[in-house]
Order: sequence, then C-alpha cells, then structure tokens
Amino acid sequence: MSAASPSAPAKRATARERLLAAADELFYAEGVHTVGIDRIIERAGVAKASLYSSFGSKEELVRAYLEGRHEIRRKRLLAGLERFDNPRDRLLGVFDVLGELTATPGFRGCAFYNASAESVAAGGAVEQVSNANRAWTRGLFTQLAEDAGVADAPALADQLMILYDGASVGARMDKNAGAASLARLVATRLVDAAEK
Amino acid sequence: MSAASPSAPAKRATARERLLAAADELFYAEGVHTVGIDRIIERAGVAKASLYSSFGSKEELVRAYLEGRHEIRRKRLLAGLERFDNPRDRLLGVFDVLGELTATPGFRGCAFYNASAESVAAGGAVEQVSNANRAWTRGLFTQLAEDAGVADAPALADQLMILYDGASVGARMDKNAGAASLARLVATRLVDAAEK
DNA sequence: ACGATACCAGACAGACCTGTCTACCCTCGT
DNA sequence: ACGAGGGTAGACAGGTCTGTCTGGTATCGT
Repeated sequence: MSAASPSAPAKRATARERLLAAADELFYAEGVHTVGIDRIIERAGVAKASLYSSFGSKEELVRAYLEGRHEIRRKRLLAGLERFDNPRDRLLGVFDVLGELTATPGFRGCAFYNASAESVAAGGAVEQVSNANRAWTRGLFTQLAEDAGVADAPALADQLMILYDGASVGARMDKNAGAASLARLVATRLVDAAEK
Repeated sequence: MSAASPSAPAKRATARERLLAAADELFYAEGVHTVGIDRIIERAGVAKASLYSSFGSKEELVRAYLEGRHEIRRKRLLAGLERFDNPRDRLLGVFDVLGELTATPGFRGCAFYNASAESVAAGGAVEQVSNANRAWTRGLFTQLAEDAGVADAPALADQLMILYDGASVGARMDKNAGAASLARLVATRLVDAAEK
C-alpha cells in the first residue's frame, strides 16, 4: 500500500491525481459532507498543504471530483454506445450502459444528485456541475433521438430523462440492478411510439 | 389533527411536537447532516435537554422526522386519491398528487432519498424508514393496478415506481414542476397497454 | 399545600471540522 | 553545484458538532 506500483516504470502519480482519486472513492462511497479532509489526505498519502495548494478549498475539491465524474461518465457512455450499429439501438443503449453501471458493486446512485442532496449553497459548485451534467445527458438523448428519426426529439428526451433518473433511484434505493432493463423496456415503447 | 388555532386557549404544543416540527422544516430544507441540534432547539424554542429526553439521540430524531414524513405522505396520497371515482383515474392520480407536491414552493425532492444520500450507516434508521416508505408506495401502486383490472399488477407497479422516482428527481434537479405531468402521460400509456 | 413532571437556560466535555503555517526533504533543470 | 518547486509532516487556531449535566421554573393532579 505504501509501496509504489509493482511494475510500473512511470513515476508515482502526482499529489493532485492521488488526491482526486481518493476524493472520488470516498466522496462517492460515503458522501461529500461525511468525508473530511483528513480522511482524503490520509488515503491519498499526501500532505494537507498539498491539498490546499492544489485545490484551494474543500468546495473546489468537490467541484473537481464532480467534474471528473462527469468526464468519466461522458466517456463511458460514448464508448458504450459504439457497440451499436444503428441509431435506434444507440438511443436505447443508454439504458444498457446504465444497467451495467448499476450492476457494479460500489454503485450508490447518481453522484450529482447525492452531492446535491447534501449541499447547502444554492448556486455553488455542486449545482453548477450538476446542471452541466444534466444538460449534457439531455442533449445526448435529444441528439440520439434525432438520429433515430424521431419527430419531436426534445420531447422524447424529456421522457427518457425521467426513465433514466427513475432507474438510477430504483437501483440505489431498492438495490435492484434490474431497474435499468425495466426502464429500457418502457423506453422501447416510447421510442416505438415516437418514431416515424 | 386540526392543529392549534392561533387564538385558541389550548396549551402550547409540547416540546416534542415543536421539536418535530422544527426538525421537519430544517432537515428537509437543508439536509439532515447540515442542520445541527442547536439550530433545531433554537427554532423549536426548546432546551437541549428536552430534545435528548424526548428522542435520545439525533439519529432517533431523524427517524421520527422521516416517520412523520411517511405518515403525512400516506395521508396526502390517500386523501388526494379520493377525488377520483374510478380505479384507472385513481392509479394515474398518484402522479397528479405528485404534481401538486412538486409544484409547492419548498419542494426539494424525496425526503427519504435525500436523507439516504447523506447517511453513512448501512442498516440505520434512515434505511429502515426509507425501505418501509418505498414498500408502501409500491404496495399502493400494486393495489390500485389490481383494482383497475391490470393483469400483472406488480409488474406495472415496478414500472410506475420508475416514473414516479424519475419525476421526483427531475422536478428537483431541473426545477421543473412539469415532470410529474410528463410522467403521468407516460404512465397512461403503460396502463393502457397493461389493462384488460 | 406539595410533590411529580415537564420544561428552560446554558455551561461543559470531547471529538471533529476546515484552513494556515512552519520546517524540512528530495529531485529536478540548468 | 545549486536553487527552485513540489512534496511531507504535523502543530495550531478557531469553529461546530453531539451529548451530558447542573440548576432553576412553571404547571399539574391530588
């Protein structure tokens, strides 16, 4: 644990990277508010001064954590959608990717909603990144719906957002990884009805 | 309970009641973790000792807060459904009641999910009450679906749960009170498909 | 009248929180 | 060779948190 990576020739990750990795794990698993600075620097094996020289404050670390989550999510979704070879499957494929995500062991719901539920500040970092993340998702649904030849793509996107959010909540609260495939089923009907 | 009228000679609410009322407002508006004991006793106009003699710990106060929310929700839903005179409208009416709720000024999402997002303890009070609340909701959907003559009522209930959760999340995160009526629209299709 | 009960006000302990600061160390690029 | 930058270790300040405890007050049933 304290030793460097066994075979990696590369230098040890920078303090900022280790900090971000530790924050990602702890914040997501236990909540932004519950996890203190000390826990993070301990896991990262980093001095407290490094945290503050890298991020400036806890809130900025939280922002960086959420921005990282957003980026990862974006990449995973886009990469996961590549396996489908037609627009309709790509649109519904969002729910397949969600299904894989909710089935992973550490799944604990949407990082943005969770952070938002804890945050006090109205226009703070959490809200900003959350809004950006949701706008991106809505845009993705809209684009995929358009590609699939749906007449009113934004309207369908709004419906799919509800299903997506609902499946995420269901998977977390009921510990039911099947929620996403159920949402996919419903989504299929909506897409069928909206197509053509 | 028709509450104490402002001019009534009735005695002041008991310390426990005022505590619970203060906890309900503050915990829901700002989060369980963010709001400290001192804030609650100040708003309730109560001594700290009264809180601890009434509830024993903050966690038990949180449990009482959520149990109160569950009870209120149960009553509002059942009362709100009485206006409908046929089973199908009652089933869909759940989304009408949700729509009214999400349109109220202080709406901040599902109290149970919010508390759960903040809580650390795996089998703690929050999880217990949340599970009971979700089980009740699922049972309500199932019963109403059965009343409406749906063949596989539990299956439809699971789908409606996703829509319900999704609308709640959408209303909170996007500050969009229209999410519930959109969910109702989708629910209508599902019910139509499931009927007979 | 009297004791029980419920309550209020606030000091206090001990833990934990964020954020700052000093002091030292190690490894680069030049 | 050497200085700068990035990093470590940890003390410290000033708050806030939960929970306990003492002591005083008001209202009730009997």
